[in-house]
Amino acid sequence: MGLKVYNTLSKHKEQLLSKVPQQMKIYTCGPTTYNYIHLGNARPLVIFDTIRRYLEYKGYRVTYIQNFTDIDDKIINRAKEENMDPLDLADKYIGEYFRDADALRVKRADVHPRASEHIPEMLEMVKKLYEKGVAYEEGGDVYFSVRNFRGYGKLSGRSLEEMMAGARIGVDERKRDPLDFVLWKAAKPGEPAWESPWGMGRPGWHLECSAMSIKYLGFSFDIHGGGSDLIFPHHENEIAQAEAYTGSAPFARYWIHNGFVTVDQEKMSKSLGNFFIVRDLLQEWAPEILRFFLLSIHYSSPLDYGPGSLKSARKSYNRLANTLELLDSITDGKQDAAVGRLSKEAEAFRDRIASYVAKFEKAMDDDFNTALGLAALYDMGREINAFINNKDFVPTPAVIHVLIQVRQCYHNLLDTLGLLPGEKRELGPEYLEGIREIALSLKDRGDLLPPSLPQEPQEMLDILIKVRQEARARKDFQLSDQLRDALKKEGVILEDTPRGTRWRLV
RNA sequence: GGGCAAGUGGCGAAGUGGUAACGCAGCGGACUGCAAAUCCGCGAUGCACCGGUUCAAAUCCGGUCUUGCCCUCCA
Repeated sequence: MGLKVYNTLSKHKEQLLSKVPQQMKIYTCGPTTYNYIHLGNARPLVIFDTIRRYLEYKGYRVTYIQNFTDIDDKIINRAKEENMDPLDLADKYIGEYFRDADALRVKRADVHPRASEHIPEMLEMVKKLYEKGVAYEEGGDVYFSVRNFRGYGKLSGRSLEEMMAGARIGVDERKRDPLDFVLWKAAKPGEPAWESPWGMGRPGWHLECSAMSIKYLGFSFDIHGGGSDLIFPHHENEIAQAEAYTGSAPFARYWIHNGFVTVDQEKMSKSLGNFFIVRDLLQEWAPEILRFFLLSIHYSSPLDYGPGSLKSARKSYNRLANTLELLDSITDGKQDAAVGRLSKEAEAFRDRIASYVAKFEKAMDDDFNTALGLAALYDMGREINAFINNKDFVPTPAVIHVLIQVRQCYHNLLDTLGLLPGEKRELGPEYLEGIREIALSLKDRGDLLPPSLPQEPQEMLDILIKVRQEARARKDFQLSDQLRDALKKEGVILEDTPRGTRWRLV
């Protein structure tokens, strides 16, 4: 037993052992905040949030840090277009980021450090690297010299020679080697800038993650995560800076990288224009469904987004949610009194549930295999549905006792994946008119309706459901079917269960 | 050109040596007044292709083809 994880640094699946027992220190690269996030940006958020939740489930005390890049060319350019201060623009989109991330049930990090608030820490690193002779200055810019850092390329699995050979043309002439990267950039007019020994300027992109992760987690923390497009050069450079700075290794002990979201097999990205904004998707799809979709395959595989994928995800997810609803309907308001003996069947049921919990944990222990973990939940759900819907089901106190425990457990596993159903979608005011029309069509059917109709869509619907119940009791199936069909056209689906009629929105 | 992944039923996707999970879609049945939900059953004689190792391979080795990502800002 024990956790295993694929470590990009070693290119192997390894035992995941935290530096300090029962504590896990995690850093992930957060977004550059100049725009709304798209589905591809959302994937690492949800994945690393799930990893964090699972580690907490396993009893780890997790310290989770995720940065915001709020100094960057893209932000500066965008700010110019909108005639805004770059830092204000970044601040605005950090707010928008939280709206989407919160909706997707991504728990807030312990600290969300911003580059702009850690200039002194970064300058401190640049100075030390400069003193050590690993960095050099050229016209106000400071570069990191990759030749002076042994081990450059160890994360991305390339030798310096290979990379030099493949280096693109158009190399900046101020660099001594094409792969050298900027630590500190001389300021251009109108850009945010800070004082430094080399004049006014701003930090290079890679520097912030090294400086901030070390500040909040200490050198040699447990897990560093991000999208696999960050392996080179971003993470490679983070390692180079941090390890040259401290003169020790490793900067981070395990590197975890997620695969991309693709559209028609092509990477979803802003430059290709094939991206879907999370905010837009949330107009049509419940956040749990987006999250479910993102967790439906292993984190390291590419995830293809197509027209049918969220529809299928919704069906699958509803299956899981239905089981929880069923459990709730049986256990809600029931006293948990462990009295009476359990039947053989109920005992066997309880044991099978336990075996599926073990299956879930085994799946998640093995490199956070959420796809396999979900399969365990389906198995568990089928077991629960069958047990409760069985003709011979009798909710004795002893059975209720077991079901309360099972509910707790099932609930807990869904929560570990961040997949608890949200509040039932409300019947918005936009439904009132349609439902009212249906009610009014019954005017000539005698005393089916109360004298005055309510103005609340929910109350309106309740009346129709009651009318239909009465019709069914009289075996007036023509009317009851007519009502159900009419409501379906308005987007309200009715389902008759042994415990009454329930409704849901399409 | 170099580096890294991947190719499994109609679709999505697990499975890294012992004979193909799971979900969606489909079909048959049970339940239901009918639906829905739910349950049961059916579906790859085969895991890109060729060759090899082995008592045994989707799983290991070699080769071929195809696809994606990285080598430039990018989750």
